[in-house]
Amino acid sequence: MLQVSVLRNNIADVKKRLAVKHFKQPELVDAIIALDDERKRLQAEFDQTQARVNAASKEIGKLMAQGQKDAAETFKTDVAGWKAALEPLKEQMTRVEKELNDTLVLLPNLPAAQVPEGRTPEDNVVVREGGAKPVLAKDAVPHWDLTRTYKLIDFELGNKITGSGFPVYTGRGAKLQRCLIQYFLDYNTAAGYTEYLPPFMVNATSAYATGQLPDKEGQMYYMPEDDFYMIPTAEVPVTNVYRDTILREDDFPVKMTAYSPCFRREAGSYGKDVRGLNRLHQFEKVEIIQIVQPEKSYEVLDEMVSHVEKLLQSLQLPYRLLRLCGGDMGFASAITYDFEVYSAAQERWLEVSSVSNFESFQTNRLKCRYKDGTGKTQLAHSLNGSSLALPRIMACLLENNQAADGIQLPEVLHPYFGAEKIHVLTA
RNA sequence: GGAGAGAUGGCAGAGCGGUCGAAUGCGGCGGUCUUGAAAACCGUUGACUGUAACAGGUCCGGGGGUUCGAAUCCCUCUCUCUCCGCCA
Repeated sequence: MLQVSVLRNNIADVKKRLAVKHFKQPELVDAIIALDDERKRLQAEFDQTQARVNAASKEIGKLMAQGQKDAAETFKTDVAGWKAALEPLKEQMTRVEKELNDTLVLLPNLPAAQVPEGRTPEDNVVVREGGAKPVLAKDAVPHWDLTRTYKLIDFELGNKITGSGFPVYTGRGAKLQRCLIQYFLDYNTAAGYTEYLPPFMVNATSAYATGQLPDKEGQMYYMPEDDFYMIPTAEVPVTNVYRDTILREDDFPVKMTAYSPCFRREAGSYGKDVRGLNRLHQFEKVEIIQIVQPEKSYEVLDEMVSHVEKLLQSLQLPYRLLRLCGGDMGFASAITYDFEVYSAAQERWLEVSSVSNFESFQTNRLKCRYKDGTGKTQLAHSLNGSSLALPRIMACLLENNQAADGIQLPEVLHPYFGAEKIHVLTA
């Protein structure tokens, strides 16, 4: 959520930047400022009357103590009149505040200056590519065939137990998944991230604070009995660690990493996109999150991008780094970099990580602040990224490394997996 | 699930329906003293809103009520603790 003060100070600039995100209602900016003016006016009037009531009440107390009952009674009549005037004011204030807030949450974060223009994924800018695309044998197959041949994942069993999009990992598939999670967490903690294992359900307050509510509630699984939401990413519970907190400068940088399953309803997804591991209702991911001083956040963003890039390099997967265009960026993000890995058998790029700077958009809702050097309290900046999402990594590892005698695993995984290769099943 | 107790400032912990935004201790910050540090002593130390700056307003788990006036009384929700039951 943007701060009204930010809008107020740069109306024209704000509208220009909203246009980069193809935001359709720039007039909301003016509406918000008008609502805030109204809010202030009502508040001032209310406070003034309330001050009279407070003063009179004290006076009554004194008079009662002195036994001057009659004088006290006349004051009481005054107070009754003022209080009657407060009622409608309070109602108006509540209404205006709600409308202000309801409007404010409609505004997406402002894109940073270096965000490219554009509407669709085709307009994203390729920053760089790394790794080599493998040349596969003629009979190479996509991962959904490999997982069956090697008995790594049973999609049909998931259908039976739950439904589509809930795969069952079996045998070496389950182990490889576990190894990847452990490797990612080890890699992140080695870089100074503190590991968290958060709850996989959150309450509405948490979901609101990170921006899942009120907008994207249709994307989350909801448990009405307890008013809990299944997390769509570890970002939600872990970022909420710092909800309603005031940090000191020596608390920075806050670096957190967490593994979690992620639950997404993916309402409205169909077609080849959803084949195999490409799009699931339940998948697993390791996330990294930082909370830092505003002036450091872009430096930290680069550091996080580089951190993820080295992880992909260690897995020896062909990848590319994209800077997302305004139209393809998330609602809360000021700038987003995506990493995609190349799935050789499907001959397409698959997104495996998204690294974003939210600036103060998230921390404003979270009320995550810090005291700067001068003792002033101000909002911190938050960033997060996947490091990494598991399913598509798994898909690419299997597809790109398939050979006649089995699937060769990258060296970094050997100690975790206890073998260099997933061998062809005999018998 | 049953019975009881509780929720107050960074922490601990007082608080009679009326000068309580809140005693006291610890912690933090500044100072005196010291070569430096510790100790001791003195001072200071919540958030939000609002204003050019004052003033003013709000906040003692959340919501509602009683009252001229609520941290204090009533209702309700949530959470925590203790005991019992159940249980990975």
